[in-house]
Amino acid sequence: MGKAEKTRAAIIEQVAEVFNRKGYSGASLQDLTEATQLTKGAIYGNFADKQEVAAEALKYNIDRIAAVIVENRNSARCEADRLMAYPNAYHAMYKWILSNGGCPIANTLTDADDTNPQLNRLALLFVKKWRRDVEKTVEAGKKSGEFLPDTNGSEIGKLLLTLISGGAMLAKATQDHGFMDSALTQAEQIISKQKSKSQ
Amino acid sequence: MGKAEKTRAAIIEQVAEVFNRKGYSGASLQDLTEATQLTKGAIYGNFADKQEVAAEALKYNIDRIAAVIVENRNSARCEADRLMAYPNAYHAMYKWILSNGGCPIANTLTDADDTNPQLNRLALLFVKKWRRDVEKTVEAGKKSGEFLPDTNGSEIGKLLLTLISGGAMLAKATQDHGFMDSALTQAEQIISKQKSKSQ
Amino acid sequence: MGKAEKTRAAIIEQVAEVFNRKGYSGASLQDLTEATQLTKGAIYGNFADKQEVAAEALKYNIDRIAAVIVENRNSARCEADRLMAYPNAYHAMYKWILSNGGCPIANTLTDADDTNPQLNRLALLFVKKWRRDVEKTVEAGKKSGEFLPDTNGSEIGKLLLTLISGGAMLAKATQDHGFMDSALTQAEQIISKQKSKSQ
Amino acid sequence: MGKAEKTRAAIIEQVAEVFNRKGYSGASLQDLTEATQLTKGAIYGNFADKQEVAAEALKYNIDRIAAVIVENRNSARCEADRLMAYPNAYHAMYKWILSNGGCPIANTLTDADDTNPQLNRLALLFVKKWRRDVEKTVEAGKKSGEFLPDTNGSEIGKLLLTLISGGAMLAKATQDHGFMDSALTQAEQIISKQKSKSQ
DNA sequence: GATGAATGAGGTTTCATTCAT
DNA sequence: GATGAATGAAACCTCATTCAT
Repeated sequence: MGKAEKTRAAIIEQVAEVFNRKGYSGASLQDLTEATQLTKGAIYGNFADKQEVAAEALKYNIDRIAAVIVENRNSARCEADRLMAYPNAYHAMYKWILSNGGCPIANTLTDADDTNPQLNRLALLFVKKWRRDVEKTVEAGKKSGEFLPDTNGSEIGKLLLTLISGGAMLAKATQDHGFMDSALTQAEQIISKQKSKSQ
Repeated sequence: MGKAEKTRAAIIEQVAEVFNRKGYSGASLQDLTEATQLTKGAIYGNFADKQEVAAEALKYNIDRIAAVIVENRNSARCEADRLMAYPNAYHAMYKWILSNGGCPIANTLTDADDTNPQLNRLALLFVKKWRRDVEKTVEAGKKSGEFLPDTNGSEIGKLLLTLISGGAMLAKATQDHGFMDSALTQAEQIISKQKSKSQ
Repeated sequence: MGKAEKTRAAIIEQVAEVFNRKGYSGASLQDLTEATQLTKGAIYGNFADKQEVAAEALKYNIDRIAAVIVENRNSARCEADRLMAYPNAYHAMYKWILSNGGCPIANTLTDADDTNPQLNRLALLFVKKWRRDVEKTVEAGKKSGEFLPDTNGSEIGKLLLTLISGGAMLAKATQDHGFMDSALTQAEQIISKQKSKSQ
Repeated sequence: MGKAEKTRAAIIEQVAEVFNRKGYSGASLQDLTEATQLTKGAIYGNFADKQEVAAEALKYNIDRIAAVIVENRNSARCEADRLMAYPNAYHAMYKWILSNGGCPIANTLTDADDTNPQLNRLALLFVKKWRRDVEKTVEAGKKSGEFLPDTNGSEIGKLLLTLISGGAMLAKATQDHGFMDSALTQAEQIISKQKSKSQ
């Protein structure tokens, strides 16, 4: 990693929370220079514009969550555990998420809606990938007999997303971790119910 | 209703969607003048500042939803129906919600977090009231024998809020009504499961 | 006095202090409506514009001072007493002046300098009249033998004005009445010194 | 001196007359950009707000006068000359003062009274220092036998201030230098009269 | 004749971005 | 390549004034 790339990475790391907390338009260049202890020039030397910084920061935030999900999926021994990777990942991370300004997916989808298509697209890509992965896992589980034949992968994907990002949003906003706990418990129950009795 | 009150009401009505779509800081005075076809002076003649316009617009948006919930609760014949009022209300309104920039609660809670305490407070008040009403209803249902004795009102309140506002958020963001449908169905199932078998 | 004239007079009386305290541009229409308990429309019904209100208010303030000077002059028995009318008038009024925002002449001459020629002209007219009256009085006193032949009316007029308006300005600004006292005493000494010994 | 400090100094120098002429609220940002040939952004890059620019401009104006007074005081050979430093300084500067919008002390004390406490405080500090210095000088002169034992330092300080700032105010307003001349002459006489005959 | 809602120009300030050093 | 002073558009807000009712 060259020097320039190191600086870029350091900037991204340090502004990720700022953007997540204040949103794209709420975070000013001054917020970024304060968070990074760099000058405006330094930021513009490493990024084309604020937009690009925000996009990279969002990618960074999403990747941190995605990495934990992937980790959990990779260590799973059955398809149900591969689904459990989602609630498990958030279970492992939710203290970090709540102290970092909330769920970046929820924040981006509500904040950047009409104002910032690029950020929106990035968040939607994550949603799409999540749904596709859940669907594939459910299909695999049905083929192997682990899941009941009428298990609906699309439905489960939507519910996991809704419960988890909705729970994170409300837990952050109310400062009541109970929202996250309830949502994750409910998500786990939904997954469990799909298991065929022979399991 | 005096002329001033009419204008105030008209402004609120016309800017409610703008604020819901763009958020407090994303919506500029110019956005407001374009939406209302009034001048800046006219807006400042009727409101103390942008903050007040935003607060009134949020109240308006919340009230529209609250009104439908209340309506549904009032026409309910049993405690379970009183809980069903929540998903039913969103079922009735979700086309309007999705075409108006999404769920104002979700939008406000993610947008106004650190920037705008007053709007945040308004949204949190709605959340609190929702939870309290659900808890009272569950208690009443347990007393009357309609609900199982171990029904947990707090848990149900949190899940309804999470599913419904999370579903609305994702449906809006993805333009996929399925998120809302799945969330509402799930919410209904959760309510149904609490009914004692004798019912 | 017709009704319209009564309203005009009442407005002038009530805004005189506001203009004296805040200056022409510092006093807003809102300040005027608050001071008069009237609507903007009522003020514009009775005056062409803010400028006219300010001019009338200044005339009112100047006239209150001029009236006391004239009163003192009229009751004077000799030319020296006619000069003493100036410090005497301010002696009689300075509590009122200091509690009303200071000397309107000093305020206008410094405030309205470049911004408001009309108000400036009004204040300068008062200055001119003061100087002319002092000069005439001195001439009369010299003719009658009351004053020394080398008494310089122009000089005395300037000094009286400088001491009195300067003293009022500093007394108001420092909240120290001593400035006014010292200036008036000094003015009186200057006048006394002009008396011929035969008196 | 870094570039920023040079710009700051240049701005202060160029706007000092504008503020002295138009007053704090009368001088608009546009006036400042026109006087400096800089953009609004450049001004806000070098000062926190208009208030700060005004305060620095007033300090600059006061300092120019104070510097000449100090210079005169330092070259004085006796206590009487130390008092004469005040009229002498204004004698040396009054062309500059009158062509620059008048005496900044008089302007500030009447203009900024209720509107701008910080500027008021700056002007009052100068008044206080002037009075204290005069009193100390008089005390020293009395001890050394240069002044009569009943010389009243407080009285003399007030009269010098009143005559000089009042004279400047009227000279500026009437465009008649005579006001300044008479006031300075009178001030000199007051000082001379305190000298003990043995001197 | 009085009202007060609406106007629109102008006020101060902040922002993302550029560019000479 | 980094700096930070300068830009200028756009932000929020206030003002004196007008005019339909």
